[in-house]
Amino acid sequence: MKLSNKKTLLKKEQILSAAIDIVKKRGFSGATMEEIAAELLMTKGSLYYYFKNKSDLMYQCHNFVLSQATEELEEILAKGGPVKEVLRKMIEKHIHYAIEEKETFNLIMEPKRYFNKEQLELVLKLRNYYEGLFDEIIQRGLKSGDFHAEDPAIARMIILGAMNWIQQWYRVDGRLSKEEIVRIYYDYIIKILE
Amino acid sequence: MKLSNKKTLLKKEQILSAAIDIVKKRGFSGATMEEIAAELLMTKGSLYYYFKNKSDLMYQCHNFVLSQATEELEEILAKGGPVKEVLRKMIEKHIHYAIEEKETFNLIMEPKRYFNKEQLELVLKLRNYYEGLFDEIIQRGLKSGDFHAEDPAIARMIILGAMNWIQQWYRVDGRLSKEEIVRIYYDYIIKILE
Amino acid sequence: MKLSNKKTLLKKEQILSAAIDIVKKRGFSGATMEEIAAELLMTKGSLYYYFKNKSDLMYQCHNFVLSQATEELEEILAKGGPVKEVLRKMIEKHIHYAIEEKETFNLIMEPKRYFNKEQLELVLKLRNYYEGLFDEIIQRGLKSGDFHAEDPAIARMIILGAMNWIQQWYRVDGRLSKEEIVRIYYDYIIKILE
Amino acid sequence: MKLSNKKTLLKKEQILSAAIDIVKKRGFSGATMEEIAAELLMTKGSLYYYFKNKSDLMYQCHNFVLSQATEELEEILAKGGPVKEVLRKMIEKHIHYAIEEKETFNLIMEPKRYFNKEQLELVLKLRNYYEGLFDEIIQRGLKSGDFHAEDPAIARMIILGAMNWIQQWYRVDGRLSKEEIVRIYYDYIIKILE
DNA sequence: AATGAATGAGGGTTCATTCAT
DNA sequence: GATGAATGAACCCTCATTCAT
Repeated sequence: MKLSNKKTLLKKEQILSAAIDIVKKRGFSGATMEEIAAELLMTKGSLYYYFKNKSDLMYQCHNFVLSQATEELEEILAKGGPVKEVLRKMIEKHIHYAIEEKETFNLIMEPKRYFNKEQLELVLKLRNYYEGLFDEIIQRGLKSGDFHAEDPAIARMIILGAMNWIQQWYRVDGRLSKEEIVRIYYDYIIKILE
Repeated sequence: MKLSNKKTLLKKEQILSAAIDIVKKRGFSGATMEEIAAELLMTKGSLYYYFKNKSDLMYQCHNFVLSQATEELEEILAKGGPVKEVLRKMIEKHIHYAIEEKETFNLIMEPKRYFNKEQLELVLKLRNYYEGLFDEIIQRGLKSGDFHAEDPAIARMIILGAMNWIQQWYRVDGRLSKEEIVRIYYDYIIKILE
Repeated sequence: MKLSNKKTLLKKEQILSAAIDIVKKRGFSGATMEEIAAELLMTKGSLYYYFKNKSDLMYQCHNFVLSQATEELEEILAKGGPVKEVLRKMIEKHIHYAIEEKETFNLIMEPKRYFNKEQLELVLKLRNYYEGLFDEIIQRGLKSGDFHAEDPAIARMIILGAMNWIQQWYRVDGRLSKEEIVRIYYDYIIKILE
Repeated sequence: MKLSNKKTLLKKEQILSAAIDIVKKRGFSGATMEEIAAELLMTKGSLYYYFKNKSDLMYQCHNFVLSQATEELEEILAKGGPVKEVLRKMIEKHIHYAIEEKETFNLIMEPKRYFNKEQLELVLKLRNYYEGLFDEIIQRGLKSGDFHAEDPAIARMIILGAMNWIQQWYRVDGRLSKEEIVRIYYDYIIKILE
């Protein structure tokens, strides 16, 4: 199997995309190879040509989503600007994902029970990197004097946890619009960091 | 089965306790009736004498832990004292559950994936009540002038989200002990509420 | 266990009655010891004091119903009268059972898969006896010259089969009333026997 | 699974055939997926590649046999010939099915006990159609003057009921051979219709 | 006489995985 | 590259049956 083959890589991505759709709906253990294959008009067996096993496929799904989110945050950070404004954009982006991509974003919250040791290691590395982007902006703020934090790593976790929790209670027809939520969250987060 | 029978109730609790142990380790869908029974030196079938089905048992696990946590928070609230001190105790308790009871207490997991309609309704009711206890202490603080909050409901959600997220990253052998985490979280939460 | 004990016999009959009710609803294999016991506000285990096992209980159910029907036919036969009139009454009675006691009567039609060899033997004997009551009236008719039949045993089976089949299509609000059905069936049966 | 695939269809028929054999012996609820698979030197799980579940398989067994019988009756009717001769062939065929296919063909059993709503609807439709074929030949006889019947619909039911009942008492080693039974039944049925 | 409790053998069903073609 | 087909382990659940109390 030439994995370097362009066609193969394309197909892998298609499978990933379909798998992510299914995982969004059913969760990791709820997703079946059967349903994923069906979405692609393929058969179960074919998936095993591209992925070693379900665990491998699930792992790469997780990777894919996390990487995508990572890239978007990197862009925001790269663009630069006033620290608080950059943070605001990152918050907006993260909350957007948490609300609009709800289930996809849940990927990030799924337990690591499904991955083996090496996969787990890589997953943690990626997670750390993603979370590190928030550390990055916090550090900028600390240097610029905009922020103050006793334990910046914990501050970052508090912020992430708070934002991820939104998907538990957010309703499209709720009291607050997405924009208002972002604004209020931003205000509270600033309180944490000042 | 006589539900009034003390022996029966005791056994039910023993089963619940064993089930909770397994769920902690394996999660709701990873836990098997077989393993739970084995833990008690019973056979699978016997469990069905006490619980209607797996879903029922799982629900009662979640319920049990959540109810217990609820009671403990109620006690803390009932005892009264300086608002911030009461809040600190509540934070301590919640973080304890999030870390030690992990999956069973897991408020992040989407209950609709594991529970049926009636169970779901009860779980959500209980969750709401539990979360309301945090509203209660926040209100006390607002009245006493200890706290200030633009949108107290959102503040409460930020606080809960932040704490629930701990179970995603906490490691027994991590940099920080549980006590230190509690202290740092308390400090940040006070910043949010002041 | 003194089976001769009057109390015991009474209890046995109560159990039988409840069991028949359940079998009516669920069929032989669908009936469970649990449900039968519940109907009597007893527990499963207690049933085994009165009946060796489920097969035994089912067998006695079958016996009970069949015996009851047998008695009623015997009465009609004993009363005597013009052959055709007696036959008409028997037909009326049998059809009444088939329609009104539908499920109970179905007991008689249930397969013998559930019974062991000795039970089977006795069941067949009882069945033969019941069916023999129709042979009896046919014989009377043959002797009196009212009837003629090449193979009376087969004639009797045709008649019984035809009547038992009614419960497959009879509807309370159907085209024909019970009385009309009895009349038409009687006419056709006479055609068979003349 | 490609339903158009001939091999698949063939296999489905093989499974059906084996299932029919088992159902003949054990009845619908007595038949197990295990035993059916074993008969084919397959494993339980494989059956689910071809049939959705046991209920589906059982339904198709009944359907298959009933459809086959229907086709054969249709052929006989299509071929035409003297009314009484056609009826004789139909009786022969029906009795053959009632005896040889026993449980699978079983028209006495209440389909609602084994089939779900949609299956039930289809079964009843097919049964009605099958029974209608007997109406057809009766009508021909009425037109040709061979038969006379006060209520032809009831006559048909009497005839069918009589024949279906045979499977309750027929024994391979009984007094009468299948051929003799057919002849005697034919004679009696003619008496009903003349 | 009765029961609470436990058992264990099965049955239906699902699904990741394999493999010849 | 892909698939049809089969597998087998695992899981949930039911239920007749047993037995100490």
